Amino acid sequence: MAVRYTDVVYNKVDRKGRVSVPAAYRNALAKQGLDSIAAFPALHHPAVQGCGMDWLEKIGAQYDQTDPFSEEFDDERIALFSQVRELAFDGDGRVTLPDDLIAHAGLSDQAAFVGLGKHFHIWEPAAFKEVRRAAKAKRAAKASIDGRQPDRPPAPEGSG
Amino acid sequence: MAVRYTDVVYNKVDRKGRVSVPAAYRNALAKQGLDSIAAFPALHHPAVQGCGMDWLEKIGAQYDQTDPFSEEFDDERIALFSQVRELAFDGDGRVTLPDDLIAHAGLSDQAAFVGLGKHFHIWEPAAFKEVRRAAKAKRAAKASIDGRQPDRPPAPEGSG
DNA sequence: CGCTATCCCATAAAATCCCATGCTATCCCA
DNA sequence: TGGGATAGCATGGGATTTTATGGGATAGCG
Repeated sequence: MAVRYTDVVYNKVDRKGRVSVPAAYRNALAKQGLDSIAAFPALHHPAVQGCGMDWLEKIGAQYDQTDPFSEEFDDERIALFSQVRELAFDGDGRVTLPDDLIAHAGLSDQAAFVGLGKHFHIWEPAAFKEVRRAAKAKRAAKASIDGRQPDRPPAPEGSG
Repeated sequence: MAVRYTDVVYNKVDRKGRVSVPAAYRNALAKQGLDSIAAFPALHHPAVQGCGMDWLEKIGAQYDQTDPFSEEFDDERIALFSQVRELAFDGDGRVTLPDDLIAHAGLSDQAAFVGLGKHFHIWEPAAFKEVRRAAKAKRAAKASIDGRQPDRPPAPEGSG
């Protein structure tokens, strides 16, 4: 099961800091027996990155494969895992976002859940719209350089 | 299995935004164990592009081979996955088209399912007839320059 | 005790399921 | 090969279930 999260869903952040996690995401997580999300600051963006614990474990395993004792990877591990919060769903499929994550993403009263395949982001809606605009432009430009048709798979069967 | 979607089928879009996916497409998807379509705005056309989730898996697999936190791939993921909707069939083989996709394709009460081999488009019928007319004219012109037979396919993946 | 986090319930809106119907293509048998 | 029987498909509409969200009650902690 490669792709679990797609689409963009805008949900309300209520006075208590609670947000409904989109049902589609919850269902995907439930299939793995998970009833929480792992949340941490996204590395390159003012957004919260979310995923299931299973995905984090895979990342950790990747670090170990490379070199379990290397200093460089120790740093990465520390940077990543020390920031991860496990947010459990309440009875209605909501989570409460911690203040520092809210601050990092600049969230106020709405949150955009952005599917990115195996993980997802939580953005302040206006900020997200801006990066998406930029990302699309960049991708279109790159595609035309490649001679690829952007609305088609880059290479579903043939070459990479 | 190279070609899965062919032909043009006109189906009704009902008041709830539902459309029957052509049975031939559904059967092709069922053979892969899929009971949904992945739908997103076609980049170069006012149309909805559709395919099976297997297509997305292939793209996702490409991203996974590299650093999961690379900034470059974040952009690609945003541009791609955030636009994809997974539309599951109801018990009668229909999907509900989201409003923004309906808007992008300018659909009202009919939808033309246009087979394009490995994926398909969903067009507003009148708009589709127009682009097809133009495409055919272009192909004929090109064929006569090439000295080819106009009724033979010039290229396996025809231009939009 | 006061504050906060968690749980639980209520509600409105939206998505989904389910069944009925007419139509068409296919099958079967004489 | 004709023609009725049968199964599959597209479509409409109502019933049912999920979702998202707000707010109050309860329990835990400082």
